[in-house]
Amino acid sequence: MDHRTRWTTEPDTRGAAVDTAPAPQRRVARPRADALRNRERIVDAAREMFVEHGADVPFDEVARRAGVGNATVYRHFADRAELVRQVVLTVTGRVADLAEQGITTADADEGAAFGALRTFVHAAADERIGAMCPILAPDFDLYHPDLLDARERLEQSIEGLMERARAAGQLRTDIAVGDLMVALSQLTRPLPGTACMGMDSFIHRHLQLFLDGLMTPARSELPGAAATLEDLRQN
Amino acid sequence: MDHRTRWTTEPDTRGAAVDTAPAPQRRVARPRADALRNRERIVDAAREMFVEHGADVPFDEVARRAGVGNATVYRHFADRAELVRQVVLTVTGRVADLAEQGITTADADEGAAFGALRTFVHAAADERIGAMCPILAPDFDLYHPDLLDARERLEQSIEGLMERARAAGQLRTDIAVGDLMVALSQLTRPLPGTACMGMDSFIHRHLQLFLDGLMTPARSELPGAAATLEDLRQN
Amino acid sequence: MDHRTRWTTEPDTRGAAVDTAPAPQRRVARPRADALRNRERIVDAAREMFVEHGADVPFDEVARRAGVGNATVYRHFADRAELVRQVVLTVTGRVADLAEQGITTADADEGAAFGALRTFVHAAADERIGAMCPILAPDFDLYHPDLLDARERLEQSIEGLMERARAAGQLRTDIAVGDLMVALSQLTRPLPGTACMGMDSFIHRHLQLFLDGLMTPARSELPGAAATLEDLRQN
Amino acid sequence: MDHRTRWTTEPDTRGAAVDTAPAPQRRVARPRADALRNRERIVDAAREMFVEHGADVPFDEVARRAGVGNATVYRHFADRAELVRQVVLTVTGRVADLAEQGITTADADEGAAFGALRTFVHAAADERIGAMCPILAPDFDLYHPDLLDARERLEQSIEGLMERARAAGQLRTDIAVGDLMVALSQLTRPLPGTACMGMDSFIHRHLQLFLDGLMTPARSELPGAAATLEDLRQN
DNA sequence: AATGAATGAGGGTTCATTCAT
DNA sequence: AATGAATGAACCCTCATTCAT
Repeated sequence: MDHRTRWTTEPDTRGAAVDTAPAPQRRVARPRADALRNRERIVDAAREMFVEHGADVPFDEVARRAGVGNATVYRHFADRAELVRQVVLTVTGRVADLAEQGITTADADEGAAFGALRTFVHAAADERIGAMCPILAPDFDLYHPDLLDARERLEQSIEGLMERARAAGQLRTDIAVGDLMVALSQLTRPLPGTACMGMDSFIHRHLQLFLDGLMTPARSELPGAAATLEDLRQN
Repeated sequence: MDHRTRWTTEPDTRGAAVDTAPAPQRRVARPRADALRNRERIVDAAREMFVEHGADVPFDEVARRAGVGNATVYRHFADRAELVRQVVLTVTGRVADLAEQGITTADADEGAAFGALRTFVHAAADERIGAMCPILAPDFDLYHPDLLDARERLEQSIEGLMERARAAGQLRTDIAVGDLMVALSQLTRPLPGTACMGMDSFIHRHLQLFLDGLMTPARSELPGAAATLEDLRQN
Repeated sequence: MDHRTRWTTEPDTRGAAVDTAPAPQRRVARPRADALRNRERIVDAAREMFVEHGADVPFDEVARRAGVGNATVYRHFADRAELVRQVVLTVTGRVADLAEQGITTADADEGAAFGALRTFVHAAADERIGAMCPILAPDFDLYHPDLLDARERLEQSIEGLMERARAAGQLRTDIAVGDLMVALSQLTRPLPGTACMGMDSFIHRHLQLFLDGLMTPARSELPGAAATLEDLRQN
Repeated sequence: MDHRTRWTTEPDTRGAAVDTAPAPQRRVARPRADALRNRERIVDAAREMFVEHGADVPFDEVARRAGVGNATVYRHFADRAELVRQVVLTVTGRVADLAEQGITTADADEGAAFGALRTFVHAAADERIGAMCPILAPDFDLYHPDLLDARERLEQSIEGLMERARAAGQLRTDIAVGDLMVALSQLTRPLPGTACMGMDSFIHRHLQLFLDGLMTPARSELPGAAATLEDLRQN
């Protein structure tokens, strides 16, 4: 007995037949402009707050920050999981964009492959990749349909970027995309208090050090095995 | 990875060895043996739970795990801050022990200095250094009197260990003790869900990579400036 | 058991048959055809849902079932009370129709008087008399002007039907119309969960037993006093 | 990660070993007197309110009426289902007592069998059998272990009582225990508003009429089939 | 000293109602 | 006239903290 209407999941096309606009090719009901704006503001607010306070910020706070009532958040996102998913989706897309740009750079100049990887990592940190931290939580549905494509694209692009660097002989061969993503997530994870955002510069220092450790020649033997993101969730 | 072994070295229990016979010459009230035992069990339980679930676990849960009533926790620790402080104090002492052991090793063989640093980092991770994560929170009183000595000792010992490696020409010179501690905290921080504790092996992979990045020769230039722990809190 | 058959007898739709051509001679604003249709659909939906889920179904749910937006419900009915009143009005009319049919039958054959009462009771149950349950709530305005006529007619007709049976010596004389209506309401009241609608057959069993108890000769002495519907509300 | 301790479901026997009382035969921790008192007050309050307002009264109201804080209700009853179950359990027990008393009466004098049934029905109504209405809701676990015995006893005793009346030739043979219980529930169901409690006398009138319908000789043929309570839940 | 119980405040979620398109 | 969106109040439930035994 779900009585909420969310245009994203089940667009209500009831009134679509009376659409008087001269563009009859559109089938789906067009959401209102202000609703769209609100939706975006909520996701944006949530993303910022995830980075600062982690994924379990009070919903009311997100609403306040987005400048809407609390119930509006629920109109757009059935539950916390859905909001988290949208935030992750957004960030995933942006980061994938960055990785693809890196691939372009690497393809243009093989010698720049590892440099492109570096650039990507730092840019991803700036792009709030830390807001993706909920994907590590055990109750996050990593295989949700809405996420599959974006995640696939992200993994492909990062893998591609790493492959370029590996092919150029610049990236050690005993690490996989999962290693990079987890370490990146961990090192950029939101700190408990907003006051510490001054750590941004720290984060980049440590990312830089970690990247140095990824270069060839490998300076140590790694324990465990290289892994993809899925491996993490096999429990 | 047994963390219950060095119970007796805790500062709180100093003097506990005295028997229970009436000793009227001492002024301070002698705590009952079972009270002391309870106190230890509470700190122990809290430390484990901080690692697994973060610092905001329900107090009742800590009490249950410690096998005491909830009110007993409040009898021993006025508030959450005090319990957190005690946990941090305990872990700080243990990790400082590890660092001092490393110094001994390094002093015995200069060529082993960086190796001693490696050993220390991995051992600290096993020693639940992740339970120290609350020190990153803005409402944690880093300068509390009870903590000063232990923190001083920890910083001194890590600094000493790094200095040995630096002197041996094995550790890059553009990083300071704060860098190591923050990155170590971040990379070993508790994951939101206990289910993911299978990541332990991952953690060691990434620590290893990070350590590789610390070696000489430096493979990149670091942004920002080397910093101590205090720097983090200057906001 | 089709309850959509007698739509056209509803008071609200009187005059709806007039065409849509401009008819300036009438003073009252002529409601648009689609508005009327919506109004009917809302009342219809609400009636069904009252029977299934009780009178406190979410308004949005009623709107959805009626195929209109939620605000449209408020356009037609200022508040929940008004919607409830319309539903009761509708059902009252239908049940009164049934009672009058019963009177006709009874008048044709005195011996069939009690049988006509039986038929009426079962038909009323099928006619969703359960949707009238809100009249038992203390905040229902039993004396609302819109309701007076219909209620009068209903009471008159049931009273008439009972009088026939009483005159035929088939109905015990110590019960009044209020007894019948309340027991009928109670025995057919909606069950908390829609899943139990399979009880329909049960309802008829129990109505039948109750009717048996109404026959002469009376098999017991009744406590309290025979009462009309108003008596119930005297508190 | 259930962190509540409820003595009913999992009595905490942790401290039982230090029981210094001279009655070592008790194993389970004895609940505090005031806690027991509160528990009873909550159940009592809930029972009254179920009768008056149905099973979905605000928990805070129940707490207020019981004179305790809202969280205390949750300490004693994990969720609403558990509170409802306890209320049902209590009422079931009382009503079963009544039925067994009726059996005794009937056994003493066969001619009094139906009279005993009458007495039982009216007494059950006074005993707030209406508070059992939640058992009709589809989300009520009719087969919960805590309930099985009581329900068995109730059904057995009512069946026994009916059997006596049937054997005495006073009760029609085409009805079963389910018929009686459902009709009894329906006719005594809580009315939406407390104001209507003046209906008590009405309820007894209608029960009386219904009972009259149960007597031999049967005055009509019943539709459907006699059924037990379980039949209702087969959907 | 230790405990179980009680409490009130706060976050999550739903829903009747109002607003803007 | 009709609609989708927004809102705040109410309820549910949890948990840090205090109280009584």
